[in-house]
Amino acid sequence: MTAMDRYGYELPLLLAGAFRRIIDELHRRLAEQGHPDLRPAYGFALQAIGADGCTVSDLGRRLGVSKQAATKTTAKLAALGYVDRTPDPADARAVLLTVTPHGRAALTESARIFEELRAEWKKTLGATRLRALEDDLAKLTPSETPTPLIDLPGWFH
Amino acid sequence: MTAMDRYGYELPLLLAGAFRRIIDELHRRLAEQGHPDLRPAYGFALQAIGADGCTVSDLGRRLGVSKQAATKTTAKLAALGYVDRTPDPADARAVLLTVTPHGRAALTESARIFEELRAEWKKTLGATRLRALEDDLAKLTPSETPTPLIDLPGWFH
DNA sequence: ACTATTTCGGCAACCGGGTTGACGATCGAC
DNA sequence: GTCGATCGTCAACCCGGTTGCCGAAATAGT
Repeated sequence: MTAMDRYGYELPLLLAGAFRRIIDELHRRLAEQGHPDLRPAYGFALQAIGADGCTVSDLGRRLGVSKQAATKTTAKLAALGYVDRTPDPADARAVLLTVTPHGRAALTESARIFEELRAEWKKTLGATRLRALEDDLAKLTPSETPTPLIDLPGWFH
Repeated sequence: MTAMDRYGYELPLLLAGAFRRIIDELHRRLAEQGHPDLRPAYGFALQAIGADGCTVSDLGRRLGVSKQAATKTTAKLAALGYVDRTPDPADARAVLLTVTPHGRAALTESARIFEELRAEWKKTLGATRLRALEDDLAKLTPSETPTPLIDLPGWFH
């Protein structure tokens, strides 16, 4: 019973469309909540720095990018007031990145919006279908990808 | 029964991961089949030009990017031998883009690989689950997005 | 028929997020 | 103490986009 199978090329389109939709919607709502300047890339970085903070090199490793790229991102993050850069007392070479209260606010707001969006999907799809969707996607995205989205922009090698 | 719902932030990660996986795998196999230099962006453009060809401006409109961007892409596509640029006999301003045999080969090969990949997903998920997944994704990506993936790279506004 | 407006394509400059290469400064091991 | 690894940064570049501007050609208006 192969009646009406979709074309293979539709799958990536659907995945990309759904992804874009979530991210766009997230940032639309974040902008409304007082974070209009938090670009997706910054959000990921902020998340990666986390409550405990880390150094620039750490951040680079966590995001799977070079230290140079991490330096650039943190510069912007700092300029926007989302993180503080303080010298590491234990290592004179290192710079400690810590999330500011403003940054923390953005993180909690993000988490809230993500749950909000998932709740909306749940309403449209039903709890069972949504969970099935997540499980199926997980099944097809082996652990292999540590930070699957970070190099999305540059994933055109 | 809300036992063990996933976090809201996992959904976009799963979507992005799955998308990346498909595209990466597509281009890995394309490279094996003699198209190592066909970047994802070029593939989309090639697809957009299509069997009938079009002008540079057309291409820009189809991809949802500026004519300048379309010009740049076609220049690379032409340099790689995937398209021909010929003057339009009916309009001295226009340039006609046509897919070369090499380009046509890449397109058919892409289509084949997409079906191959979908078949693999089908094997892992089962026909029913796969179709459910596609339908659910479609449900959440309203028509609103004409070319959902093209400005993925630049979707950081 | 002759303007006036639109459209076509390309040039130049820039942006955002990446890369590599080189570098001085510091740390840690021996 | 010296030497190799690591820390963060500067500079230059890549890639896919953008806007602004332009001349040349097509089309509309009268």
